[in-house]
Amino acid sequence: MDSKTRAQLLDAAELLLLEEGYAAVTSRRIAARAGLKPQLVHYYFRTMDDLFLEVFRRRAEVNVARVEEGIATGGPLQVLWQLNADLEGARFNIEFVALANHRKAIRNEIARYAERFRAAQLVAITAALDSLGVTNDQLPPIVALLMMTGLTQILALEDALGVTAGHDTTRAFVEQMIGRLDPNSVDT
Amino acid sequence: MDSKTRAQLLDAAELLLLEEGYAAVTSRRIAARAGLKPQLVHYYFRTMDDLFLEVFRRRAEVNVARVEEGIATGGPLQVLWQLNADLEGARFNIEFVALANHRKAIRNEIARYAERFRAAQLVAITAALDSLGVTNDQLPPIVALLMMTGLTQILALEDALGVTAGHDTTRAFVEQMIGRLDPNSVDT
DNA sequence: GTCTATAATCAGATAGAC
DNA sequence: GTCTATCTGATTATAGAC
Repeated sequence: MDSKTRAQLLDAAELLLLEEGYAAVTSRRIAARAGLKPQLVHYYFRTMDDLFLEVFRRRAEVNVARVEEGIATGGPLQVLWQLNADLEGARFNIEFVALANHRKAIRNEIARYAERFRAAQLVAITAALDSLGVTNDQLPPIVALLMMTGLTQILALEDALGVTAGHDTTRAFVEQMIGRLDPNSVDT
Repeated sequence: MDSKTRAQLLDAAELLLLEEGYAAVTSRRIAARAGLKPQLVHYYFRTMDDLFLEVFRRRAEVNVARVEEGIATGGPLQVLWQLNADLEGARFNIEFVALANHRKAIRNEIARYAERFRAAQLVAITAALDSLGVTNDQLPPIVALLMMTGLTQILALEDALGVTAGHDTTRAFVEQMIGRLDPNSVDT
Protein backbone atom coordinates (compact mmCIF):
# COMPACT_ATOMS: atom_id res chain seq x y z
CA MET A 1 0.00 0.00 0.00
CA ASP A 2 0.99 3.62 -0.34
CA SER A 3 2.01 4.29 3.23
CA LYS A 4 0.78 7.45 4.88
CA THR A 5 4.15 7.86 6.57
CA ARG A 6 5.84 7.72 3.22
CA ALA A 7 3.63 10.49 1.85
CA GLN A 8 4.26 12.61 4.94
CA LEU A 9 7.99 12.33 4.37
CA LEU A 10 7.66 13.36 0.73
CA ASP A 11 5.51 16.34 1.67
CA ALA A 12 7.95 17.45 4.34
CA ALA A 13 10.84 17.12 1.90
CA GLU A 14 9.08 19.22 -0.71
CA LEU A 15 8.26 21.95 1.78
CA LEU A 16 11.83 22.07 3.04
CA LEU A 17 13.15 22.20 -0.50
CA LEU A 18 11.02 25.23 -1.37
CA GLU A 19 11.51 27.07 1.88
CA GLU A 20 15.17 26.55 2.59
CA GLY A 21 16.76 25.07 -0.48
CA TYR A 22 17.93 21.58 -1.25
CA ALA A 23 20.82 21.65 1.17
CA ALA A 24 18.31 21.82 4.02
CA VAL A 25 16.69 18.59 2.88
CA THR A 26 18.41 16.08 5.16
CA SER A 27 16.94 12.96 6.65
CA ARG A 28 16.93 14.59 10.13
CA ARG A 29 15.17 17.74 9.08
CA ILE A 30 12.62 15.95 6.96
CA ALA A 31 11.77 13.71 9.89
CA ALA A 32 11.63 16.61 12.34
CA ARG A 33 9.25 18.43 10.03
CA ALA A 34 7.01 15.40 9.67
CA GLY A 35 7.20 14.55 13.37
CA LEU A 36 8.86 11.21 12.62
CA LYS A 37 12.17 9.47 13.25
CA PRO A 38 15.03 10.17 10.81
CA GLN A 39 15.67 6.50 10.18
CA LEU A 40 12.26 6.17 8.57
CA VAL A 41 13.53 8.11 5.61
CA HIS A 42 15.89 5.25 4.89
CA TYR A 43 13.23 2.66 5.39
CA TYR A 44 10.97 4.18 2.75
CA PHE A 45 13.73 5.43 0.46
CA ARG A 46 16.93 3.53 0.05
CA THR A 47 19.06 6.63 -0.42
CA MET A 48 18.50 10.37 -0.29
CA ASP A 49 18.75 10.43 -4.07
CA ASP A 50 15.80 8.07 -4.30
CA LEU A 51 13.79 10.44 -2.15
CA PHE A 52 14.76 13.48 -4.22
CA LEU A 53 13.80 11.68 -7.40
CA GLU A 54 10.39 10.78 -6.00
CA VAL A 55 9.76 14.38 -4.91
CA PHE A 56 10.75 15.52 -8.37
CA ARG A 57 8.61 12.99 -10.22
CA ARG A 58 5.46 13.87 -8.32
CA ARG A 59 5.67 17.44 -9.59
CA ALA A 60 6.96 16.63 -13.03
CA GLU A 61 4.00 14.42 -13.84
CA VAL A 62 1.57 17.15 -12.83
CA ASN A 63 3.37 19.75 -14.93
CA VAL A 64 3.55 17.71 -18.12
CA ALA A 65 -0.11 16.80 -17.77
CA ARG A 66 -1.05 20.46 -17.29
CA VAL A 67 0.66 21.50 -20.50
CA GLU A 68 -0.90 18.69 -22.48
CA GLU A 69 -4.36 19.48 -21.17
CA GLY A 70 -3.79 23.23 -21.37
CA ILE A 71 -3.16 23.15 -25.10
CA ALA A 72 -6.84 22.63 -25.81
CA THR A 73 -8.32 24.54 -22.88
CA GLY A 74 -7.67 28.27 -23.32
CA GLY A 75 -5.44 30.66 -25.22
CA PRO A 76 -2.31 28.54 -25.56
CA LEU A 77 0.11 31.41 -25.02
CA GLN A 78 -1.64 32.45 -21.86
CA VAL A 79 -1.78 28.92 -20.54
CA LEU A 80 1.94 28.50 -21.13
CA TRP A 81 2.75 31.83 -19.55
CA GLN A 82 0.74 31.19 -16.44
CA LEU A 83 2.23 27.77 -16.09
CA ASN A 84 5.72 29.16 -16.40
CA ALA A 85 4.95 32.20 -14.30
CA ASP A 86 4.18 30.06 -11.28
CA LEU A 87 6.84 31.27 -8.87
CA GLU A 88 6.79 28.16 -6.73
CA GLY A 89 7.23 25.93 -9.74
CA ALA A 90 10.15 27.99 -10.98
CA ARG A 91 11.90 27.90 -7.62
CA PHE A 92 11.34 24.17 -7.56
CA ASN A 93 13.12 23.89 -10.90
CA ILE A 94 16.03 26.05 -9.79
CA GLU A 95 16.64 23.93 -6.72
CA PHE A 96 16.62 20.73 -8.70
CA VAL A 97 18.95 22.02 -11.37
CA ALA A 98 21.37 23.10 -8.66
CA LEU A 99 21.01 19.70 -7.06
CA ALA A 100 21.51 17.96 -10.40
CA ASN A 101 24.79 19.80 -10.78
CA HIS A 102 26.44 17.38 -8.41
CA ARG A 103 24.31 14.22 -8.45
CA LYS A 104 24.53 12.17 -11.59
CA ALA A 105 21.41 10.04 -11.11
CA ILE A 106 19.31 13.12 -10.54
CA ARG A 107 20.77 14.95 -13.49
CA ASN A 108 19.73 12.21 -15.90
CA GLU A 109 16.18 12.12 -14.60
CA ILE A 110 15.81 15.90 -14.78
CA ALA A 111 17.29 16.07 -18.25
CA ARG A 112 14.84 13.44 -19.51
CA TYR A 113 11.96 15.33 -17.93
CA ALA A 114 13.14 18.69 -19.27
CA GLU A 115 13.16 17.28 -22.78
CA ARG A 116 9.68 15.85 -22.39
CA PHE A 117 8.36 19.10 -20.95
CA ARG A 118 10.06 21.14 -23.64
CA ALA A 119 8.57 19.02 -26.41
CA ALA A 120 5.05 19.34 -25.04
CA GLN A 121 5.37 23.09 -24.72
CA LEU A 122 6.90 23.42 -28.15
CA VAL A 123 3.93 21.75 -29.78
CA ALA A 124 1.61 24.23 -28.09
CA ILE A 125 3.59 27.36 -28.86
CA THR A 126 4.28 26.33 -32.44
CA ALA A 127 0.56 25.93 -33.08
CA ALA A 128 -0.18 29.22 -31.36
CA LEU A 129 2.34 31.24 -33.35
CA ASP A 130 1.31 29.51 -36.56
CA SER A 131 -2.34 30.38 -36.09
CA LEU A 132 -1.31 33.99 -35.45
CA GLY A 133 0.50 34.10 -38.74
CA VAL A 134 3.92 34.48 -37.16
CA THR A 135 6.49 32.94 -39.47
CA ASN A 136 9.59 31.03 -38.45
CA ASP A 137 11.76 33.86 -39.78
CA GLN A 138 10.02 36.43 -37.65
CA LEU A 139 10.19 34.41 -34.43
CA PRO A 140 11.06 30.70 -34.27
CA PRO A 141 8.81 28.92 -31.74
CA ILE A 142 11.77 27.56 -29.80
CA VAL A 143 13.09 31.09 -29.31
CA ALA A 144 9.73 32.32 -28.07
CA LEU A 145 9.51 29.39 -25.68
CA LEU A 146 13.01 29.82 -24.31
CA MET A 147 12.39 33.53 -23.87
CA MET A 148 9.20 32.89 -21.94
CA THR A 149 10.77 30.21 -19.80
CA GLY A 150 13.88 32.26 -19.21
CA LEU A 151 11.86 35.28 -18.24
CA THR A 152 9.85 33.39 -15.66
CA GLN A 153 12.95 31.72 -14.25
CA ILE A 154 14.70 35.03 -13.76
CA LEU A 155 11.61 36.54 -12.16
CA ALA A 156 11.41 33.67 -9.70
CA LEU A 157 15.13 33.73 -9.05
CA GLU A 158 15.19 37.41 -8.26
CA ASP A 159 12.01 37.20 -6.28
CA ALA A 160 13.70 34.66 -4.03
CA LEU A 161 16.49 37.18 -3.51
CA GLY A 162 14.12 40.00 -2.73
CA VAL A 163 15.08 41.89 -5.88
CA THR A 164 11.85 42.75 -7.66
CA ALA A 165 12.50 46.04 -9.45
CA GLY A 166 10.76 46.05 -12.83
CA HIS A 167 8.98 42.75 -12.27
CA ASP A 168 5.46 44.18 -12.29
CA THR A 169 6.21 46.18 -15.42
CA THR A 170 7.54 43.07 -17.11
CA ARG A 171 4.62 40.84 -16.15
CA ALA A 172 2.13 43.49 -17.23
CA PHE A 173 3.92 43.93 -20.55
CA VAL A 174 3.98 40.23 -21.35
CA GLU A 175 0.39 39.71 -20.29
CA GLN A 176 -0.77 42.63 -22.34
CA MET A 177 1.07 41.30 -25.35
CA ILE A 178 -0.41 37.87 -24.90
CA GLY A 179 -3.83 39.43 -24.45
CA ARG A 180 -3.52 41.06 -27.83
CA LEU A 181 -2.27 37.90 -29.51
CA ASP A 182 -4.38 35.23 -27.86
CA PRO A 183 -7.92 35.79 -29.15
CA ASN A 184 -9.80 33.80 -26.55
CA SER A 185 -7.82 34.79 -23.47
CA VAL A 186 -9.25 36.60 -20.47
CA ASP A 187 -7.74 38.75 -17.75
CA THR A 188 -6.95 37.01 -14.49
CA MET B 1 50.20 40.72 2.59
CA ASP B 2 47.83 38.91 0.29
CA SER B 3 48.84 35.37 1.10
CA LYS B 4 49.44 32.99 -1.77
CA THR B 5 47.83 30.22 0.24
CA ARG B 6 44.73 32.32 0.65
CA ALA B 7 44.47 32.91 -3.10
CA GLN B 8 44.93 29.19 -3.76
CA LEU B 9 42.02 28.42 -1.47
CA LEU B 10 39.78 30.94 -3.21
CA ASP B 11 40.71 29.55 -6.61
CA ALA B 12 40.03 25.99 -5.51
CA ALA B 13 36.68 27.02 -4.05
CA GLU B 14 35.64 28.73 -7.26
CA LEU B 15 36.59 25.74 -9.36
CA LEU B 16 34.69 23.36 -7.10
CA LEU B 17 31.66 25.63 -7.18
CA LEU B 18 31.53 25.65 -10.96
CA GLU B 19 32.34 21.99 -11.46
CA GLU B 20 30.30 20.33 -8.75
CA GLY B 21 27.97 22.90 -7.29
CA TYR B 22 28.05 24.78 -4.04
CA ALA B 23 27.29 21.76 -1.88
CA ALA B 24 30.65 20.34 -2.91
CA VAL B 25 32.44 23.39 -1.57
CA THR B 26 33.47 22.17 1.88
CA SER B 27 36.60 23.04 3.79
CA ARG B 28 37.93 19.50 3.28
CA ARG B 29 37.39 19.43 -0.46
CA ILE B 30 38.73 22.91 -1.03
CA ALA B 31 41.90 21.97 0.81
CA ALA B 32 42.24 18.67 -1.04
CA ARG B 33 41.96 20.50 -4.33
CA ALA B 34 44.55 23.07 -3.35
CA GLY B 35 46.85 20.44 -1.84
CA LEU B 36 46.55 22.03 1.59
CA LYS B 37 45.19 21.17 5.03
CA PRO B 38 41.47 21.72 5.68
CA GLN B 39 42.09 23.79 8.79
CA LEU B 40 43.76 26.47 6.73
CA VAL B 41 40.39 27.43 5.35
CA HIS B 42 39.37 28.49 8.83
CA TYR B 43 42.61 30.29 9.38
CA TYR B 44 42.18 32.52 6.35
CA PHE B 45 38.39 32.76 6.51
CA ARG B 46 36.55 32.86 9.79
CA THR B 47 33.54 30.97 8.51
CA MET B 48 32.57 29.24 5.30
CA ASP B 49 30.17 32.11 4.61
CA ASP B 50 33.10 34.53 4.66
CA LEU B 51 34.85 32.40 2.08
CA PHE B 52 31.78 32.20 -0.15
CA LEU B 53 31.34 35.95 0.03
CA GLU B 54 34.94 36.53 -0.97
CA VAL B 55 34.63 34.17 -3.93
CA PHE B 56 31.49 35.97 -4.95
CA ARG B 57 32.94 39.47 -4.62
CA ARG B 58 35.96 38.69 -6.75
CA ARG B 59 33.69 37.90 -9.68
CA ALA B 60 31.09 40.54 -8.97
CA GLU B 61 33.60 43.38 -9.15
CA VAL B 62 34.86 42.17 -12.49
CA ASN B 63 31.34 41.90 -13.90
CA VAL B 64 30.16 45.33 -12.84
CA ALA B 65 33.34 46.89 -14.19
CA ARG B 66 32.88 45.08 -17.50
CA VAL B 67 29.38 46.48 -17.96
CA GLU B 68 30.43 49.98 -17.08
CA GLU B 69 33.37 49.86 -19.45
CA GLY B 70 31.39 48.01 -22.08
CA ILE B 71 28.83 50.76 -22.41
CA ALA B 72 31.23 52.97 -24.29
CA THR B 73 33.26 50.30 -26.08
CA GLY B 74 31.12 48.62 -28.72
CA GLY B 75 27.49 48.14 -29.69
CA PRO B 76 25.84 48.24 -26.26
CA LEU B 77 23.32 45.52 -27.01
CA GLN B 78 26.00 43.18 -28.21
CA VAL B 79 28.23 43.91 -25.25
CA LEU B 80 25.39 43.16 -22.86
CA TRP B 81 24.45 40.00 -24.70
CA GLN B 82 27.95 38.62 -24.75
CA LEU B 83 28.40 39.42 -21.10
CA ASN B 84 25.19 37.67 -20.22
CA ALA B 85 25.80 34.85 -22.64
CA ASP B 86 28.93 33.78 -20.81
CA LEU B 87 27.94 30.28 -19.73
CA GLU B 88 30.38 30.09 -16.87
CA GLY B 89 29.20 33.38 -15.45
CA ALA B 90 25.59 32.27 -15.63
CA ARG B 91 26.30 29.00 -13.87
CA PHE B 92 28.18 30.94 -11.24
CA ASN B 93 25.08 33.07 -10.65
CA ILE B 94 22.79 30.09 -10.43
CA GLU B 95 24.92 28.43 -7.79
CA PHE B 96 25.05 31.55 -5.69
CA VAL B 97 21.33 32.17 -5.88
CA ALA B 98 20.71 28.60 -4.78
CA LEU B 99 23.21 29.09 -1.99
CA ALA B 100 21.61 32.38 -0.98
CA ASN B 101 18.31 30.58 -0.63
CA HIS B 102 19.40 29.29 2.74
CA ARG B 103 22.16 31.61 3.96
CA LYS B 104 20.96 35.00 5.05
CA ALA B 105 24.31 36.82 5.03
CA ILE B 106 24.99 35.65 1.51
CA ARG B 107 21.54 36.55 0.30
CA ASN B 108 21.94 40.17 1.36
CA GLU B 109 25.28 40.52 -0.36
CA ILE B 110 24.00 38.98 -3.58
CA ALA B 111 20.85 41.06 -3.57
CA ARG B 112 22.87 44.26 -3.20
CA TYR B 113 25.14 43.18 -6.03
CA ALA B 114 22.23 42.18 -8.24
CA GLU B 115 20.73 45.62 -7.84
CA ARG B 116 24.00 47.31 -8.65
CA PHE B 117 24.54 45.12 -11.68
CA ARG B 118 20.98 45.60 -12.85
CA ALA B 119 21.22 49.37 -12.59
CA ALA B 120 24.42 49.48 -14.62
CA GLN B 121 22.93 47.28 -17.32
CA LEU B 122 19.71 49.26 -17.39
CA VAL B 123 21.54 52.49 -18.12
CA ALA B 124 23.21 50.85 -21.08
CA ILE B 125 20.16 49.18 -22.56
CA THR B 126 17.97 52.25 -22.07
CA ALA B 127 20.41 54.37 -24.03
CA ALA B 128 20.67 51.70 -26.72
CA LEU B 129 16.94 51.33 -27.22
CA ASP B 130 16.46 55.08 -27.12
CA SER B 131 19.02 55.71 -29.83
CA LEU B 132 17.29 53.07 -31.95
CA GLY B 133 14.01 54.93 -31.65
CA VAL B 134 12.34 52.16 -29.66
CA THR B 135 9.75 53.76 -27.39
CA ASN B 136 8.88 52.69 -23.89
CA ASP B 137 5.45 51.54 -25.09
CA GLN B 138 6.95 49.28 -27.71
CA LEU B 139 9.48 47.65 -25.39
CA PRO B 140 10.38 48.98 -21.93
CA PRO B 141 14.14 48.71 -21.33
CA ILE B 142 13.69 46.71 -18.15
CA VAL B 143 11.66 44.12 -20.05
CA ALA B 144 14.31 43.83 -22.74
CA LEU B 145 16.98 43.45 -20.07
CA LEU B 146 15.11 40.81 -18.09
CA MET B 147 14.39 38.91 -21.30
CA MET B 148 18.04 38.93 -22.25
CA THR B 149 19.20 37.92 -18.80
CA GLY B 150 16.51 35.28 -18.48
CA LEU B 151 17.38 33.84 -21.84
CA THR B 152 21.05 33.47 -21.01
CA GLN B 153 20.29 31.99 -17.62
CA ILE B 154 18.05 29.34 -19.11
CA LEU B 155 20.62 28.54 -21.78
CA ALA B 156 23.29 28.06 -19.12
CA LEU B 157 20.97 26.11 -16.88
CA GLU B 158 19.99 23.68 -19.61
CA ASP B 159 23.50 23.43 -20.88
CA ALA B 160 24.58 22.25 -17.44
CA LEU B 161 21.91 19.56 -17.69
CA GLY B 162 22.99 18.48 -21.15
CA VAL B 163 19.75 19.69 -22.72
CA THR B 164 20.70 21.89 -25.65
CA ALA B 165 17.94 21.48 -28.23
CA GLY B 166 17.20 24.79 -29.89
CA HIS B 167 20.07 26.63 -28.23
CA ASP B 168 22.01 27.30 -31.42
CA THR B 169 18.89 28.52 -33.17
CA THR B 170 18.15 30.85 -30.30
CA ARG B 171 21.65 32.27 -30.04
CA ALA B 172 21.79 32.80 -33.80
CA PHE B 173 18.41 34.51 -33.78
CA VAL B 174 19.32 36.91 -30.98
CA GLU B 175 22.71 37.70 -32.44
CA GLN B 176 21.23 38.35 -35.84
CA MET B 177 18.65 40.67 -34.30
CA ILE B 178 21.29 42.53 -32.36
CA GLY B 179 23.42 42.76 -35.48
CA ARG B 180 20.56 44.50 -37.27
CA LEU B 181 19.89 46.86 -34.37
CA ASP B 182 23.40 47.67 -33.18
CA PRO B 183 24.95 49.76 -35.93
CA ASN B 184 28.59 49.39 -34.92
CA SER B 185 28.57 45.74 -33.93
CA VAL B 186 30.66 43.04 -35.60
CA ASP B 187 30.29 39.30 -35.87
CA THR B 188 32.30 37.20 -33.43
C1' DG C 1 5.80 -4.87 6.98
C1' DT C 2 7.17 -1.15 10.23
C1' DC C 3 10.31 1.00 12.86
C1' DT C 4 14.81 1.66 16.02
C1' DA C 5 19.61 1.36 17.75
C1' DT C 6 23.83 2.10 16.20
C1' DA C 7 27.73 2.42 13.07
C1' DA C 8 30.73 4.97 9.93
C1' DT C 9 31.69 9.19 7.84
C1' DC C 10 32.19 13.91 7.30
C1' DA C 11 31.10 18.71 8.46
C1' DG C 12 32.53 23.44 10.61
C1' DA C 13 35.05 25.46 14.06
C1' DT C 14 38.59 26.36 17.90
C1' DA C 15 42.47 26.17 20.97
C1' DG C 16 46.93 26.03 20.87
C1' DA C 17 51.78 24.57 18.78
C1' DC C 18 55.52 26.40 16.10
C1' DG D 1 52.00 35.36 11.38
C1' DT D 2 51.31 30.51 9.82
C1' DC D 3 49.66 26.19 10.43
C1' DT D 4 47.92 21.69 13.11
C1' DA D 5 45.67 18.60 16.52
C1' DT D 6 41.42 18.02 18.06
C1' DC D 7 36.51 18.86 19.57
C1' DT D 8 31.62 18.80 18.74
C1' DG D 9 27.95 17.93 16.20
C1' DA D 10 25.41 16.49 11.94
C1' DT D 11 24.67 13.24 8.10
C1' DT D 12 23.83 8.97 5.54
C1' DA D 13 23.19 4.37 5.94
C1' DT D 14 22.82 -0.46 7.82
C1' DA D 15 21.82 -4.27 10.87
C1' DG D 16 18.55 -5.91 13.50
C1' DA D 17 14.32 -5.59 16.95
C1' DC D 18 9.31 -5.74 17.06
